[in-house]
Amino acid sequence: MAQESTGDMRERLRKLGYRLTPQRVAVLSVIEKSQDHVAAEEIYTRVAGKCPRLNISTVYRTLELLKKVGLLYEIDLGEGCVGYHPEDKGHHHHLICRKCGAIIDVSESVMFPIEAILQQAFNFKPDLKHMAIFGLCENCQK
Amino acid sequence: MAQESTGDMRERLRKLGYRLTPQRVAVLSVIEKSQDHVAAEEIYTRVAGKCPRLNISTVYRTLELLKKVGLLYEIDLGEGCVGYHPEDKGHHHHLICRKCGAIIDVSESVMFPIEAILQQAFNFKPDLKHMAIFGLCENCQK
DNA sequence: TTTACTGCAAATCTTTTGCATCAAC
DNA sequence: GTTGATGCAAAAGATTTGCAGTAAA
Repeated sequence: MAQESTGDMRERLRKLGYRLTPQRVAVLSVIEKSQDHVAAEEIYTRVAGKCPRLNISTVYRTLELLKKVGLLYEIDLGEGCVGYHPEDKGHHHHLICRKCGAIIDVSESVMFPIEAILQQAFNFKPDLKHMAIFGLCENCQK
Repeated sequence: MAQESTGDMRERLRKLGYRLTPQRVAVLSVIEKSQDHVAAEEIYTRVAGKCPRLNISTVYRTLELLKKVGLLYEIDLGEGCVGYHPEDKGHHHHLICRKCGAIIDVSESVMFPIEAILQQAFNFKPDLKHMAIFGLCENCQK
């Protein structure tokens, strides 16, 4: 799986006819550097250092755009939280510890059995690309 | 699985030292009658007929209380929506169609394979009592 | 009578939107 | 120069909270 650079993301944006503003570049850069999903507010805070004039509404609009063109996936973290993570980092699920907040990334394939079951039994085609699963991690079970 | 009546819920509330106000009874009654999970706003609307003076903040406070004492489970429906459903109706998952909004209830047991996998591979103990799984239902796949 | 509960209004918090201005192309 | 993007402020929607009055026990 090739790691897509921010440069590639810029290319794709421009090719699609969108303008490459400093604000968009800054948001892209934060997302690229982040190891895991990030929230709108967090992006805003991190970008603030580099691009002080950035407005929070621009972050939301940029995220919306990146989602629309498929450069970014939205992941529902529950409790009203949404995170974003780059398309090129592949699909995976997140095990989130309710107690300590630790996040474990898990390959897409763990959910394949469920997909099969739901398809067979209910003719339901689940969208299991990015699931947030809450529970207790190894340490917090003790 | 015995269906717990609203009467029982009242009993339990009183035993725990909480007051049985008309507002709480009305909220309980709506929840008892509802076949599936209901949202705060929906409870408020449904109760309005019987108990016009009920305030939305009382609904939130009542839901919080019922959740605290374990009479009610909160289920995250994604997209910032939360539903509630009575503890006595058992655990189950919800397949939600992104297109038509249909909700299919699915037994708790479909997730057992996943629980086993996550336990074995990651020592993670998932809380899979009430999952909302989005996707496409039979009709909308066509 | 006591004090937990409620209604009301105002405060939060997150996300969205209208609009005049600005800048990428 | 055009027109899409931004900043700002205000709106919107959901949930929470402070407080004084009310009613369940």
